[in-house]
Amino acid sequence: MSRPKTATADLIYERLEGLVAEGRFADGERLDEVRLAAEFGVSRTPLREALRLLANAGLAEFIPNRGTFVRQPDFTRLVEMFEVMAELEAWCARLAAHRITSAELLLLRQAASLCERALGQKDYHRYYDENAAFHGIIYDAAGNGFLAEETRSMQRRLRPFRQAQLFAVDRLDRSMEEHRQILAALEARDAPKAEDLARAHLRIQSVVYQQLRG
Amino acid sequence: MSRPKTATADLIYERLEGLVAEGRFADGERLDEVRLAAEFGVSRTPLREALRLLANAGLAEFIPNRGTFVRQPDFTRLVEMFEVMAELEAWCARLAAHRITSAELLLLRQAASLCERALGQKDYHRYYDENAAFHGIIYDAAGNGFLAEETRSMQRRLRPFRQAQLFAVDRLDRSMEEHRQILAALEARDAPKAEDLARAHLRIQSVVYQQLRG
DNA sequence: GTCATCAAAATTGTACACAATTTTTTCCGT
DNA sequence: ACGGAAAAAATTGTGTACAATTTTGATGAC
Repeated sequence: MSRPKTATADLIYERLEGLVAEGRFADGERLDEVRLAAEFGVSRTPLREALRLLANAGLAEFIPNRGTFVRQPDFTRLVEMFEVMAELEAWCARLAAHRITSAELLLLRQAASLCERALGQKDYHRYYDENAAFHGIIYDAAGNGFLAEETRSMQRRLRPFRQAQLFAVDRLDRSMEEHRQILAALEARDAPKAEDLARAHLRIQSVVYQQLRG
Repeated sequence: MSRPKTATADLIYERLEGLVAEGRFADGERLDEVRLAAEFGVSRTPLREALRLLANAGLAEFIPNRGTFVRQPDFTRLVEMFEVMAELEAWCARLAAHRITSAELLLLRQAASLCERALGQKDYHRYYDENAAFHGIIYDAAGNGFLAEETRSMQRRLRPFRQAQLFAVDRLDRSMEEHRQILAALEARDAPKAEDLARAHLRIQSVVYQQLRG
């Protein structure tokens, strides 16, 4: 099972993504291709691919023959982004409550355990991964492969903006408790409850983010 | 107001998008960079950018050092895609019912008129644009800029797969009637109704698509 | 005959050069 | 001094060459 090595353009993209999320660029700032290429020690060819990815993710605007300009999300925009993510999560949870199989429920229970274990060991990076796995199972259980893909994609796009709050430890205990409630709702096939819980689960994160930033 | 000229990479992307939607490539087929570059009469540099855009849109998979492989959506996938689009439209409509301003309602009425006029003149290409404008107003009226962007983006991604059914003339009359109903629901600020109407509006399109393809 | 190994070919990845375009500066007329 | 046109500089767009990697095919051991 050979993992696909990520091309340099993707690596550059991730670094740029991080820089934008850190607020290292002013809103509307032009991302100079030659300067950044030199900074990253690569040529303009892969850098340009990274810039297009950045624009495609909504973190920059690519204007032909003019350049690509960063779109620094302001607080309002961040709230909007998390609101959309929350709604996607909620929809996945609602569908999953109807369609989830017993095998998937088993996987979900295991994933919840792995989350708890990682949390107990204070291995927050692993917790991040296990948490993503937990949610991923719900996406898949929704029974709409495209929705699962889009939700994962959105999760990935929001990732750089979640780093801060994800490692706020006191938040994690609450997160775990919410996982348990979501799991219970899915087991009970209580779609409205699962939907509301999933929505609230992420809604809170945006509030926490607000506290950390503001 | 100088429109930004689209770069060749974007043009190539649109052509590839069309080819995939037409089913010109088999699922999993590798998109040979040199062959396609020659075919489109460009070099590999812009073609590669187009391929990455294609992968980013979910129409292909880009595997480093291996190539990009088309992901021909099967019927199930198409239904899933339209289902997601329908839900986004529904959400926008629900939010819009709460938040839409009288100025936006005026715009919406005008947009609906322009749709009817285009339909009356059997100018289907203009109808397509006016129809997109009508829906775009609702996206904006939802009051979540990010959601509006994402919905527009999704609409754009689905476009190549809608061409067929959009020009099925008998469908258009029904579409117009649904526009009127949606407009009425928004004017009455009846969120549940607006949501359901918007969802049904697009749901039907996927069914029509089924008829045309199958 | 099957498998492993290695060479050859094909393909993707990237640097670089130059073309096309935009932005900045200079210079001139008023 | 102020605009405006033209030249110069800077920046993006793309073709091409070559490097890195993967795939294919040949060869030989067992």
